[in-house]
Amino acid sequence: MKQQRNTRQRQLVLAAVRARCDHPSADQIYLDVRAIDERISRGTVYRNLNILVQQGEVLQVKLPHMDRFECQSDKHYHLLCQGCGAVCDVHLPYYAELDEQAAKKTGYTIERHRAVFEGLCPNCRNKKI
Amino acid sequence: MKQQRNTRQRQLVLAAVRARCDHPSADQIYLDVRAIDERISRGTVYRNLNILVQQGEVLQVKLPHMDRFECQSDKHYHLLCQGCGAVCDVHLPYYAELDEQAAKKTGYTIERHRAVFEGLCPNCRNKKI
DNA sequence: ATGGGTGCAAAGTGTTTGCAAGTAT
DNA sequence: ATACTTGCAAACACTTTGCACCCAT
Repeated sequence: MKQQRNTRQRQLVLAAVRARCDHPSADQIYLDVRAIDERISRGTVYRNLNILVQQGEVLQVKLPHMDRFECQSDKHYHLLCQGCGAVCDVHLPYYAELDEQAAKKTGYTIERHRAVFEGLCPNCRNKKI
Repeated sequence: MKQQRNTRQRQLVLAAVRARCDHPSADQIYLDVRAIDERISRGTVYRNLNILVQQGEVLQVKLPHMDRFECQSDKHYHLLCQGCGAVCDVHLPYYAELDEQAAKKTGYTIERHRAVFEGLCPNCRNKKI
């Protein structure tokens, strides 16, 4: 990986990801940073998010419609509310055995798995009934 | 759901999904169908894929960059080769307990979870070493 | 000083949609 | 006859990129 600088813009992007507890989209982060520095551009935010993901500072969660971001931590699962689109972490242990089993079944080298639970949050459940 | 017709185009799309054992993208399906009917349009293929997913005939697999499709079957997991982008099914049992545990932890109503394993297929592993 | 980074706007990529004409029921 | 579908092209949503200037090291 090539030598990288620590620009004010990159710091702002990382701070914005850390300041949020939900799982913001790239554009939400852009808007947050934009509230602090009104001259930063979308391109810069997207570029820096990609760099931070590559560096392992930020985790990218692939979801329908668009990706979301959060600060890097242990492997864990995500939960998507199909009513309102909210995303939250699921604090279950990471089932490393699944990786071994999948490796045995398929012959692939498995690095990890990602799981997304789908359901309804209490709020949306009540609305639907 | 409104009354739906069984057009030639819809049949072609469904047949194209069934004819493939890998997990084609919408555009791959478009190209396959296009090889048979050179007048079908992208919009029609995308529209029909969405309808077939809604009907439960076809399963949509959400992956980085773009979605992939396969014919509907039991809940199962997917494996993505990070080298060549190939996708395949993982024939492990579906861990329904995970859904219960996640429901207990979060208070959400959980319908299901989707898991994607990430790794390297034998071919790509050999190339990398 | 040097080469990575920025802002901007244009271009990409994958998907959806408005519309007039066509067709399954 | 009705109203769902089609082909087409334009529009969309999200992201990447070319370029000239800028600035962290």
